[in-house]
Amino acid sequence: MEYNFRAIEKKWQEQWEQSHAYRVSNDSPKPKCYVLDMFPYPSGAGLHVGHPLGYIATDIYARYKRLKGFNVLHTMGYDAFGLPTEQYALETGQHPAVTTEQNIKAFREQLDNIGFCYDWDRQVTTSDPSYYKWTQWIFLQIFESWYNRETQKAEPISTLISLFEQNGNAGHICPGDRTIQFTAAEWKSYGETEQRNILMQYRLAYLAHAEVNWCAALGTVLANDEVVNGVSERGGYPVVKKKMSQWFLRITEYANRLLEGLETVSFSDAMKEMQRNWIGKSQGAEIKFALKNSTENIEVYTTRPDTIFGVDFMVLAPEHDLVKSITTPEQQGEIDKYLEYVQSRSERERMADVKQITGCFTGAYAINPFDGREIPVWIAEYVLAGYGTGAIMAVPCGDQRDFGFAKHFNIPITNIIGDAFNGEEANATKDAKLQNSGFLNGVDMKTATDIVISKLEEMGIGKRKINYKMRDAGFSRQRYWGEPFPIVYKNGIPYAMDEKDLPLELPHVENYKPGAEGEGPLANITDWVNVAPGVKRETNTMPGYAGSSWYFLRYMDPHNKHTFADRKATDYWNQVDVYVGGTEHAVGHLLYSRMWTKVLYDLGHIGFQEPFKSLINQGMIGGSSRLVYRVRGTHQYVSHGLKDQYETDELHVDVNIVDGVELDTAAFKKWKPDFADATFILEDGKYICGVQLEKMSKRLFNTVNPNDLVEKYGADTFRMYEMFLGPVEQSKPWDTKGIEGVHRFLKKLWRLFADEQKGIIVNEQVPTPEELKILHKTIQKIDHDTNGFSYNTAVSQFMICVNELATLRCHKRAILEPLLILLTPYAPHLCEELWQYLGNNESILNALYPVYNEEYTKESAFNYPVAINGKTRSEMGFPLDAAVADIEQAVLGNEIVQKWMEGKAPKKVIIVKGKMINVVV
RNA sequence: GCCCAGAUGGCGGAAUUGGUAGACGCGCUAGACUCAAAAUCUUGUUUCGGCAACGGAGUGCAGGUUCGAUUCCUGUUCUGGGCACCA
Repeated sequence: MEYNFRAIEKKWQEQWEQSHAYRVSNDSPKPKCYVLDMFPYPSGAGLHVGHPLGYIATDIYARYKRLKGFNVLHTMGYDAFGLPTEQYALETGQHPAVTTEQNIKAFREQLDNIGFCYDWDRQVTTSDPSYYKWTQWIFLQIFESWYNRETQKAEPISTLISLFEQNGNAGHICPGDRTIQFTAAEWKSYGETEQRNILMQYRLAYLAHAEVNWCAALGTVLANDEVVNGVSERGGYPVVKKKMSQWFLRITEYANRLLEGLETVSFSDAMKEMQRNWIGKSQGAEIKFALKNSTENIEVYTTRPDTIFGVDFMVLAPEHDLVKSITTPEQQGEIDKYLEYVQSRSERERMADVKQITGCFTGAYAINPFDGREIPVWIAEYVLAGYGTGAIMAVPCGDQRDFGFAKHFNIPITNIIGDAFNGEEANATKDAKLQNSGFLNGVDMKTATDIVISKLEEMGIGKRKINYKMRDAGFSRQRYWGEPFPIVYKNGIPYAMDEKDLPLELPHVENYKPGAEGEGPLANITDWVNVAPGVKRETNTMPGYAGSSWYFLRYMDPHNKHTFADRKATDYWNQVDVYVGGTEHAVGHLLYSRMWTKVLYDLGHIGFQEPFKSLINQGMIGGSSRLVYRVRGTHQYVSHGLKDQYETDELHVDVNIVDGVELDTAAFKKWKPDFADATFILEDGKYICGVQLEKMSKRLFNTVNPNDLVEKYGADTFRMYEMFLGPVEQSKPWDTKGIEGVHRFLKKLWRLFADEQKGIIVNEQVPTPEELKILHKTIQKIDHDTNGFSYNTAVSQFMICVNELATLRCHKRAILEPLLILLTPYAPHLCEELWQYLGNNESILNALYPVYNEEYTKESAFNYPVAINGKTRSEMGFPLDAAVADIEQAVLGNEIVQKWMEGKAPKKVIIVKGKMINVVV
């Protein structure tokens, strides 16, 4: 009886499916546990070995929790809307819906191969109308809400209207436009258009104008990803900014709650830090500077109001509204030239290029409110319109970027920090005593901050302000393959569609070309757009993150036709207990889904406001590419070690035809027609490939398909090998080499149970203390490591355990049966098979997890490392309960110790019980 | 540029709270079984010196704290991820 993994895995996968072994009920007396994977985008490339890393980890955890007596929700779905499918459609004419369906089928096949315990009855697909009906519904909830800063939560827009009817907007700051102020009487006098326009400035989903990457040559809006070095990736055409009307989510209203919520969840500190930095809360002041010869003001936000006497110039973002009105005629030409230059620059380039200093003087001067000094006003690309007020006061002696700017443009620098400023570089100190600072002279900076703010508030030209770096989330895409907005425009004013008319289905199109003005392809379907005279649909679609912002709720109640998920179901499953996915989603997806959850909570639709109780970030699996070297101008390929003797070109070669680093030259010739007549210059009779670590990608021929490995070694081996590679959280390059070792381990384990000739060899003998010690050490370690997602060390412990049991020739049921249960989460097929051989009728999936008993693992003595001056020189064994004085005496009497002490007297003897001994001389 | 993370043998990695660096596996090495191969089992494997006993060095780099540092602190280099329309 040998380990025939192919038959075993097929048998049990069919068995589990037939018996609905992984179906989960929303009604169970057991405690619940919700284990979630980040669902994949079903790309045409299929799954590679990087994808299942997190899935296997959660699968092990889900199975472990089930054995521990939990009712576990664990399921899978597809994040199916997105750009690549649409691009594929543009290239091939293949409809995205068709491509998506094919891709999902391929993904499912690959996933099934690995033996996951998903409840597939709960699968969701974001591009399915029965799913995006509720994405649209939630969007409308957001659209029909505003954020009440008094109550600190989202409320229906109707509560805002009643407020307006009673008091106008007195006592409120309108989040969208702070200049809006009106009384109740005024509100009532407004027409519908005016009222709706005001409400738009409050809504949590609102329309505003924002810039997009516009490529005139392609006639389309491009994603940042499609723009490379300022030109389009396709065709290399110029890309400029274009303002378009777009939907936004007012996530900034939730900034503080998103920040505070982090205290209640268990994410890694790094992850929390990244989110905090993204939210970017800072305290400072907003200050109005009057302009010389003008009635307008420049409003700046600064975290350092104490340095106000050191302001030597002001900088506006090039997009700032004031630029047009304050530029003097003499400077107009220069400014126009500069604005044209900035048009071509991406935000990333503008922030990253610090060596290259650019800017342009507007000709205007601001006035320092305290000493009346005239301050030149510049524009420069390093100031971004979206942050703060889009204008800064520049203090060159205290800020390095301002300093560089002043030096570059020869702007005189005022030193307000005395000796702390050396004239060579800025000093951002907060501890100096101020100089050259009028009434603040001699005051230390920390005190000055409060003085300045009070004074500004007194003068009515400034106030204390908390600022967030985070901006509202753009929610429109000029694309086809996304959720249509459930919005119609009547005479240009957006209205929510009636709930009963949802879903608004994505109409079928034949053509994925953009609309005339760069709108999405939907704009071309005129009979869909024009609902009635004067009534038009929104032609943009929602972004990729819409569907993924709430899918974890739909899993709880995926077939519900009346609501996105029944309240009973969301109350039962509640927060996701463990969420596993890559750090690349650290800010985007995680912040958006946290916000959506909070909105739904505020509106009373669910009972919790943080979606994910704990989060584990799986590392990326990198590709390890293989390279061959073609001698230039020939069909001759030279081995890596000899390539320096020739002039060569480097080519990527499919990693699947390379064994380690040795190229299968026959397979290479067959790989592509170009290589059919290849000849090789070998070293030691072999062709050795170069190795390069990079992203795993189809283009680099370094992807490894899990199917191939499952076929060769079986799913159980594949699962354990992926876990054995290293910590789940750590990024690492893929290397198939070591998989043999794990496969050998499973075969060795099999041989503890079964013999090729004799069949099952498990006996009923009573285990020895030694065997029990091995078992219980293993129980302890596996339980601990499985619970803590430390799967690589768990696999290692299984190996140690099996090695030791094999040495002892232990085939005892009392030892092997508990071991099998421990291993089930890792290698479910093999364990189920052996479990059945042991005569169990019930599936091992529902077995009881073994309990660790300390009695069996107790040690009575310890072999101490003995160090002299911190260097280990010997070992000495002592009972654990030996008296310190006795140990000391024995150690000092030891021959080796005495040799190393060289006759000197010990200064100190350090004895740590059960750890080590160190003699200091 | 900014934010976050990582760096340990030929390779993946291990090392409770600061306490024997290199567990486990791969690869390599020598051997057993075999006509042979596969499979399996056994031996050795950080590096340098030495037949060995043993000794020196050693966790990216440079410092520091400590009886003792892969672990804590300061600085630095390199690599990976993110930076708001890829998912």
